[in-house]
Amino acid sequence: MALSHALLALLIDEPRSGYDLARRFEGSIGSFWKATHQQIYRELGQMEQKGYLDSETVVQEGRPNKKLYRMTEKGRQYLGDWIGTVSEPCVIREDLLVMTFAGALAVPGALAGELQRRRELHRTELAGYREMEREHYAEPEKLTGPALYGYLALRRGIRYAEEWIAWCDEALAAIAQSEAISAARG
Amino acid sequence: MALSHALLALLIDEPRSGYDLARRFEGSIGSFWKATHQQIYRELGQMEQKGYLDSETVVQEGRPNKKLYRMTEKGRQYLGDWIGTVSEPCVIREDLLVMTFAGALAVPGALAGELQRRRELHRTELAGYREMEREHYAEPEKLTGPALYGYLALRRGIRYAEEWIAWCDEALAAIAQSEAISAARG
DNA sequence: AGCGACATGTAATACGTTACATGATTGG
DNA sequence: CCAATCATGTAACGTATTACATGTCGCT
Repeated sequence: MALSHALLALLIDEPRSGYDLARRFEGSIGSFWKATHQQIYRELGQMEQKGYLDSETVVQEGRPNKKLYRMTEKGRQYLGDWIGTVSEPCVIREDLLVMTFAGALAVPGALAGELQRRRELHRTELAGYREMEREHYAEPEKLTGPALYGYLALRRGIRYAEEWIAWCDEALAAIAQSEAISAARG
Repeated sequence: MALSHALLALLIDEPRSGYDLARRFEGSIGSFWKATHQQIYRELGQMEQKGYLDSETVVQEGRPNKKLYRMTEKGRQYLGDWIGTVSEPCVIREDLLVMTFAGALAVPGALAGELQRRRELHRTELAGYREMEREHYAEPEKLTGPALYGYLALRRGIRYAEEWIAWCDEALAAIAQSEAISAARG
């Protein structure tokens, strides 16, 4: 149940609602973990039963009430014990790479179009991460404690997006070049 | 059912058995798609029913019989139509990055140890990919057709592994430096 | 009047993982 | 003799996705 660790990690400094947690998975955290609100609400309930969290209902005016979850000492222990445990690289199932692999069967131009779309997607993503880097981590060499670890995770997101963009460029150039060769031949 | 596309992609040039397909997901294909033999056998059965594949049982001496699956014209159509379809980036759930994000709660040294392990893992992976690159793709600039697309997918695996190694190095250096700062302070 | 943000949930279904199950051959 | 490779499958379980469900407020 690895989602539980991800949720606890987001609850380290302050209590949050399920809705709030769901939104955080759409931000920079999304570069290494994704979860929908349905998953989150279910998991939060189970974690509260196990004593990793406790909750408090906050009555709000003009908005629905919300349930704030806070990490318990037991939860902190559970998370701390897990860090450094043997971890496996996550399973990747990347449609676009299956498409690339089978690219020879594609309608001409279809694959290139999708590669371009993907490139743009990661460019947008990267711009967002870069802004977070500028805003929250001005002097990265001096970081210690929680801020450092948040920064390192963000750096992974930045690198991941950059790597995608670079590969898309490489693939698009190679496909264009091979088409030029084929055209010259016949 | 995206697994079906991955299986068809592996069946483009020659018929293969379920066992054979399972092994290919452990090779370079594993950098962008993973599937266990149980999933594969189930999916192959369903795909045959739908007419994307047909099969032939091959009697072998000294070995169990095997069932060779071949892509049908319908299967080829199905795969070709899918390529270039709008695809989403795959969902990532990377334990090691949750650990990094929550690194401040770790037992000292535990996270660094796991980062080092992960680094080695990708170094081994990368060495394997590099060998494939040397053996099968001697002159990448001249590639066309199926060979080009296989090469581009392999390139993604190479880049992915390189990127992991580089990030692990960066993270390890940053953690070491922050510990030095903390030690100097008090 | 309609949309998006806020806020929380249930239910059904699809998908993936783990365990169980079998059995011959080859190499160390 | 033990482990690994070849080869195919079933069953149970856990997790994730998708659809359904409700309701207020503020903005355009």
